[in-house]
Amino acid sequence: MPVEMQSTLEPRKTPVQARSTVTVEAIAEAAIQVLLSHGVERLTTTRVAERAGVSVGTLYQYYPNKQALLFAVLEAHLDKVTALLSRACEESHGLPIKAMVKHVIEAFVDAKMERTDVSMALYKIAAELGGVKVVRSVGERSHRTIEQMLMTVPGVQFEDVKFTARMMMATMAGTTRNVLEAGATPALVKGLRKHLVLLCQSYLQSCNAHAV
Amino acid sequence: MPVEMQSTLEPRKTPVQARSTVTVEAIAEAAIQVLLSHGVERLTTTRVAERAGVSVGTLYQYYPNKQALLFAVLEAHLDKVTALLSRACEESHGLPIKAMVKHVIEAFVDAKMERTDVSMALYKIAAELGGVKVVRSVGERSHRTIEQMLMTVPGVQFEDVKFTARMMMATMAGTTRNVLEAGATPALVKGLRKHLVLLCQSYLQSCNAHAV
Amino acid sequence: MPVEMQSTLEPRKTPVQARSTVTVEAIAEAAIQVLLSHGVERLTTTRVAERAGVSVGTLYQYYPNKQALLFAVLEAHLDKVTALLSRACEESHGLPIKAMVKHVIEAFVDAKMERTDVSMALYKIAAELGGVKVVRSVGERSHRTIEQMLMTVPGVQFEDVKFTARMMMATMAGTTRNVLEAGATPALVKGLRKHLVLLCQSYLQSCNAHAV
Amino acid sequence: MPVEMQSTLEPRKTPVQARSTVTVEAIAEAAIQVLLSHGVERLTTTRVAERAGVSVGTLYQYYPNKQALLFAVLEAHLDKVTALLSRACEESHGLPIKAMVKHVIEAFVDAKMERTDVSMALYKIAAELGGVKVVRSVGERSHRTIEQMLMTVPGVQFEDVKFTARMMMATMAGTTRNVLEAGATPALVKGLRKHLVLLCQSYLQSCNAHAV
DNA sequence: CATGAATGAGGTTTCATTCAT
DNA sequence: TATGAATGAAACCTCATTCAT
Repeated sequence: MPVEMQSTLEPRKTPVQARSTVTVEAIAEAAIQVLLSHGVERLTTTRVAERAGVSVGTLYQYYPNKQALLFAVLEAHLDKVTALLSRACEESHGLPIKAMVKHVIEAFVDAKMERTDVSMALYKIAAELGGVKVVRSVGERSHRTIEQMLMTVPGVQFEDVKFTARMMMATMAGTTRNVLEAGATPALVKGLRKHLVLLCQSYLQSCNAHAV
Repeated sequence: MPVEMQSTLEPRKTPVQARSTVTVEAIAEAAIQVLLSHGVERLTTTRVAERAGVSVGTLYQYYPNKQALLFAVLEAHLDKVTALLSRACEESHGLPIKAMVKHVIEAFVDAKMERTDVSMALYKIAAELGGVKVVRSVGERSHRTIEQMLMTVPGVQFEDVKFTARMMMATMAGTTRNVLEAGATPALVKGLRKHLVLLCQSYLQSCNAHAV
Repeated sequence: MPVEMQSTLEPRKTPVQARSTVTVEAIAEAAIQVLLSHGVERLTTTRVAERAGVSVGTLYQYYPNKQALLFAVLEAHLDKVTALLSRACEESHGLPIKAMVKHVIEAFVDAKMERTDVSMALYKIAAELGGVKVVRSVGERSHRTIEQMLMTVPGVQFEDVKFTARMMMATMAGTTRNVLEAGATPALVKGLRKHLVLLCQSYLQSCNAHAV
Repeated sequence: MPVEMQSTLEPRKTPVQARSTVTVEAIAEAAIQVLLSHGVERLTTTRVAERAGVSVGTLYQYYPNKQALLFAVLEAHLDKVTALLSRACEESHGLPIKAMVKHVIEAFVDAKMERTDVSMALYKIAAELGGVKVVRSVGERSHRTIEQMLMTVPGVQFEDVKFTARMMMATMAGTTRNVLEAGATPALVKGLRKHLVLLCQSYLQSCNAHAV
């Protein structure tokens, strides 16, 4: 991916007609297909257009450049995961720590593991998109959501909720990624799901104890 | 007219004269420099050769292709980190859990954080090299080292040491990476260093409790 | 970073718009021009594209690689010669040996000599393409055509028609090539045309006699 | 093979010491080996040197450039074949046509077929060396040898001996080459050996008859 | 004499992007 | 709007040849 960085990542035109919406989604979906079948390295705009059943020209009508396309795909995924995570957080407000962590972590792992192939492919996109700030902003949002949830744990006062939330997120996301990339067997995923809960539960409790 | 293909990652020729040893290292070093200054995407063999003060031809005398170069650089880094980790593990044999974890985790975080820029750049290489098995094999080695260490904790019998070791590694490496990639301020790194210890300590203890 | 390999000689895409048909032919023609003016050794895809008045990229839209281009050019030539030869063979069914040979040989020599420069240039391509089977398959076809023709000679039964046909072809093609490559003056070509007929006539007759 | 044509094809230095002679021959032999195992396209000076067990530098001490090396190899082969042919011609002076042709043709075919692989590889070199005049001059010599032989046939006066000799040579060499390149099975070679004799015998006789 | 490290022009091929139809 | 032909910069890699050691 050559030349300039981050020219315009915004979609070029907002599809108003139904037909266009279909096209836009077909392209995004095709991008994922190509990602899975060919890898990032071999994902080309032409190839994506082909898979989507449109011409390159059409692709460029909706996405100003390749980065914007990749970005849109990544964003959709992140949005989905973030939404699931947020919901789980909100549902957990006021629960005791153990239940809260269990609910949230399982929601996250399940979201990521639903399509491990897609998740992995998207890690590569994220790397490719590197500095792009929006990727981080997604993290920010989740960060705040978790932070707010942690503040509702009954009878607990964390020393530094902000940091604790950050740490929990990093563990959750980082560990999951690591397992995924090392080649996740179903058994391993199951273990991860259970022990990531354990991990965060004991961590948060020790944070609390520590605080006391 | 090309015709053939050879996808070896092995260095092409072992330098016999003193002069060439210098060259080989200059190239590897230059690769890191370019990685940092331009990013993976803009790392070209020509650019690396230029930076190293040699011609492309020379580069290709020692590395059969670009991948091999990147691989060599990554391998050197991984070897270093692995070596430090192994040492810490061996030094910790027989220590009580808390001390053991503290020693090992701190060694790992320090190794990774010594040059955050290099570490981050190498994550991208690792992504690029994707499937390459050797990357995984490094993980395997560390895995065994940690497993063996865990078996020496006095008075503790883990339900499934293999998995526990795997989990600890994933947490250690994954969380560190996540923090790094989200943009690590020195303060954050300090917090990570401390809390990653906490995290693993409490996890291992709860694993143990669980077993009982 | 390359990674894959595809060594198809098949044209990459069939032109659908009128414009591109023109382009494809311009490129093939340019290839011959370059072949004549620079020689195989100095025929580069860039040079061909330049001569054709298009960009390299365009060339690669229609020919997946250099070999495919050379192959296409060679094939066109061989097809033409083969077609002329086949026609002459068919027209000669049932003729007495002398007339038959005269008709066929003259058709062949005339086809090859129409553009001696092109013929010679293509010998080099054929060498370059070496093993490529299609080159041989052209020979096969002609072989059968000649064999079938020989079986129609009235009052003659060859001992081993298959071999006789093979021998006749080898003589016809080989001798012509030899003369061509040794530097064919018009006078020499004229002599060849006449004596190659003589050669094959007397050979076939002696084969027949031999059989009797 | 780039840049200039035909700078100097003469060996750079005439080896005076025994050791050098050995080296020179080892290199020439290695060139043939590489030719057979890798093909012309992949014959590089470095590869030849390696195979010969010397350094490239050494190779360049004896051959001023790659062309000169190839040329030397080709020349050696041609010289050998030419010598055998000449001897056969001289031995045949004064014989009747049939015996003469049989002796000469069989000598030629046997010489070429002794190492079909080498013969074929050398055709490619000859193509590569293209215009180089010395290749032709070898032909000239043989031409004269044959011509002189033909003039000794008892009781025969050819209309145009020069041309007849040329034609015989072209047939002999061309047909052999054609069979060789189309993939010569031992059976085919045997047939060629016999029928090439037949071919030339009947041709020469009909030439003679013609003259009368 | 021999070595082999270094050179760098030059070749092939890809792919994001534009624009006439 | 959609198409897909055209573009061309830029990447990777090779290999004949030289020259310091």
